[in-house]
Amino acid sequence: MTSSTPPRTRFAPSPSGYLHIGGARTALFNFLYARRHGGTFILRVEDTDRERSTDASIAAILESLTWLEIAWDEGPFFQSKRTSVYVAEAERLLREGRAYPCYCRTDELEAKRAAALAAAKKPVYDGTCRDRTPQPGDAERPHTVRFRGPKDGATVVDDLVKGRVEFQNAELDDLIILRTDGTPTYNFCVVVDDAEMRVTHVIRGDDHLANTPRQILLYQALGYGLPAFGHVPLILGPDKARLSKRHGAMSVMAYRDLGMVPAGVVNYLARLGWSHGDQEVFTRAELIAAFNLEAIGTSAGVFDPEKMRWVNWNHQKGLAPDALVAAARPYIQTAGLPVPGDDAWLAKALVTLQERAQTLVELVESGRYYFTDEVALDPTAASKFLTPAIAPALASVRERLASLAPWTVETVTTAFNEVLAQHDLKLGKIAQPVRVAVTGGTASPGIFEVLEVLGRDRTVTRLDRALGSIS
RNA sequence: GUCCCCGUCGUCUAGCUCGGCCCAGGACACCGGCCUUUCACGUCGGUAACACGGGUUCAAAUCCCGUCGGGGACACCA
Repeated sequence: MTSSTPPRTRFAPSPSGYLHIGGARTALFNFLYARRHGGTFILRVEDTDRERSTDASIAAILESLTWLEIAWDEGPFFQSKRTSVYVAEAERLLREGRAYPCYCRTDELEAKRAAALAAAKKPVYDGTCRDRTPQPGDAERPHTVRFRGPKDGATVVDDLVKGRVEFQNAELDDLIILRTDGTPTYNFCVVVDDAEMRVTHVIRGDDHLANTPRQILLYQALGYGLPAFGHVPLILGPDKARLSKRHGAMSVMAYRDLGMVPAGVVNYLARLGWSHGDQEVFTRAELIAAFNLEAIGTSAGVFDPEKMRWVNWNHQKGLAPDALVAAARPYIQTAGLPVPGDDAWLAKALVTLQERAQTLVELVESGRYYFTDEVALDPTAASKFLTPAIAPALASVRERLASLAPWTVETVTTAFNEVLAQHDLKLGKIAQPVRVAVTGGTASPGIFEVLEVLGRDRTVTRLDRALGSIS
């Protein structure tokens, strides 16, 4: 590929389930590469398997990409709607002798496969129909169409991330390009589509590397120019096994539900398998500016939810107040809490919690006491801090605060200092009791900030209730 | 089983192309100190890796060979 032509990349998921994070990363790399070089990112849905493809999966994939802001420039194209294109190309191969009809039955093939496996051999098609002479009535007999591949020589994949990989053609068998029912199969559709859509860079999962020599052979037989290939290592679960459902929440949307922000997920995914010196945190613009295929690692990476949370935190804590309000609002609702109508107040409340939570779910949870007055006092905290010994000072605070105006961090601080001096106490002695009284627990933002957000009336009510619980 | 890919702290990784700057750097997690109204942040410090074995070389994480380990692919799935 000449560097002067803008690249065309694509993400080609098969809609047989939700979009998992491995797929999302592949999509991201393609997106980033296209953006980096001013190219085009194409979305193509590989739904040639009508049995497994579902509309719900298609919707889920589009929703996930949209949420991550991985925007495609062309598509989505659907392979299921392009059958005639593939069939025409297959027939061309048939006419040119580069493909042949195969009359082997599925059960025969399966038996041979099983036998080969049992004999410790590679289970490849034995070529029964490869040199078969046509018989009268063939056209009426059910058959598939197989690609006639070379039996000797080797095919080289010059991979952008793996380097040069050589496959012996003898290892490759004649793959089926048209099924008995006349529909085309994956390896064939991919080649036809990538060629027709003028894809210049095929960036996809490692698991496709073994398919690549076959596809290259197809490109050559079809007379198409070759794209560049880049095979990205897979993402593994904590047990070092390929990521799958049993690893728990693996769909992109699960991370939204967990309270991750799109920029956080994107950042984590980009850094899993790709690096740029020591930099860990990237904005989207930085990612686009820095992304390159050369820095993609060659070994598979283990998905680490802990680090993902940390990366997410880096993005979440940087959200501007209005963005934070918009981002957090749905989670307040999901938590079953009343959503405050006053955005300015909400912003103020959320900002106090912002740096203390790694996800939006945690953020909302950590600030329950802002959103509801049904604050349960943690028994352990209450017995430790809401004691008869501190009650007089707490009562003084309550009295001083009850008439305080205006109500700001400054005036509240001054009021506390007055009471503290009067009782000859350090702030540490009274801060925790007040914190337990108003938040129910022992961990919160600075107590004066909390009180300011809560306001005078709610503060006094809670102090009264706490005082009442002491005796 | 066959073919292919891969192998640096528990994890993500830098370094490997052009051997010496690496008794291996950063980050997450973990442990401790400081800061402090709690928590978190911040800050200072710590534990922790070149899979193993042979070569080549004055010198190897970096080059070569082998072993072991992990993963992937071998469908009328994609």
